[in-house]
Amino acid sequence: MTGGDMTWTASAATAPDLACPIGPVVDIVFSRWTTPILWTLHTHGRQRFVELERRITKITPKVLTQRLRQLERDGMVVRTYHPEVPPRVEYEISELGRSLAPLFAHLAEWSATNLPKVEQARHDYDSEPTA
Amino acid sequence: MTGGDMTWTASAATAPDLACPIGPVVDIVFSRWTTPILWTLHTHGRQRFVELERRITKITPKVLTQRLRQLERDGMVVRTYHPEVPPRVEYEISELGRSLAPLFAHLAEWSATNLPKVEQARHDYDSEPTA
DNA sequence: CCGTATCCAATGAGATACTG
DNA sequence: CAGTATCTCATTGGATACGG
Repeated sequence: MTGGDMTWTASAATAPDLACPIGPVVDIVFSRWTTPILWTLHTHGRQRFVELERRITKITPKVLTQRLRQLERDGMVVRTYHPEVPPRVEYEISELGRSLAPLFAHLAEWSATNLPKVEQARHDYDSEPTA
Repeated sequence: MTGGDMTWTASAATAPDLACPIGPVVDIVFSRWTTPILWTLHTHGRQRFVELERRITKITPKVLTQRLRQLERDGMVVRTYHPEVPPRVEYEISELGRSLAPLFAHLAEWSATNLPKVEQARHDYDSEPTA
């Protein structure tokens, strides 16, 4: 290119202090563990803490709590506490969180067609004769 | 919901070991500093190391090199070395990298309409009476 | 069950100085 | 110019144990 099509330049003018208008969203949506959590909440609906813990492999309760609190604060997840014995807490994705659905689908689609290319590129790069 | 619409369930069945099919792509595309770099390369076209360094505020040469190498290895960026004195190196986004354009546009769009809601949610959460 | 508290290891990233 | 080398620090995250 060098000057041709500008497809994602749309809101580039709104750049605040960084040269990247999508920086904030990335921090919110693609922080560590947030995508698996949102994905699980979306595909399995409202569920309890342990269910999430069991479905998201290898996450510790500490980290799960931290991320859920952050997601709740950002309005992506709704936490419902039932004062019983034993206590019961349920998490569900919010309207705002659900608005990410098309975006995630888009991402999954890109992944399906282009992830192999990335892996191919990696292989090619790694097997270069130490140029 | 609890069982209603499933919009991004499409490839959920392909879950490998994690409960999230977009995990790998997130690591590739939304790692730290990669979005500003890709964005800058896309909007300003082919450019040299220093130009990138100057445009992406507050990034150090060490980190910039690391991320560029990773992006090059993943096939998202093409590095061209001109053996001159002083040396000249140019970076440009690849075809594969350019294929992210619609996705980034989508993200920017989501951001424009929903980021205010996130900030509102944060404000609401923070000003709750320590329930 | 649903977390919290504490300690600790690993990774990421800034500062600074230096080279072909 | 285009990095590399070293050092240090801050943040994340894992392991473990415990509490309401």
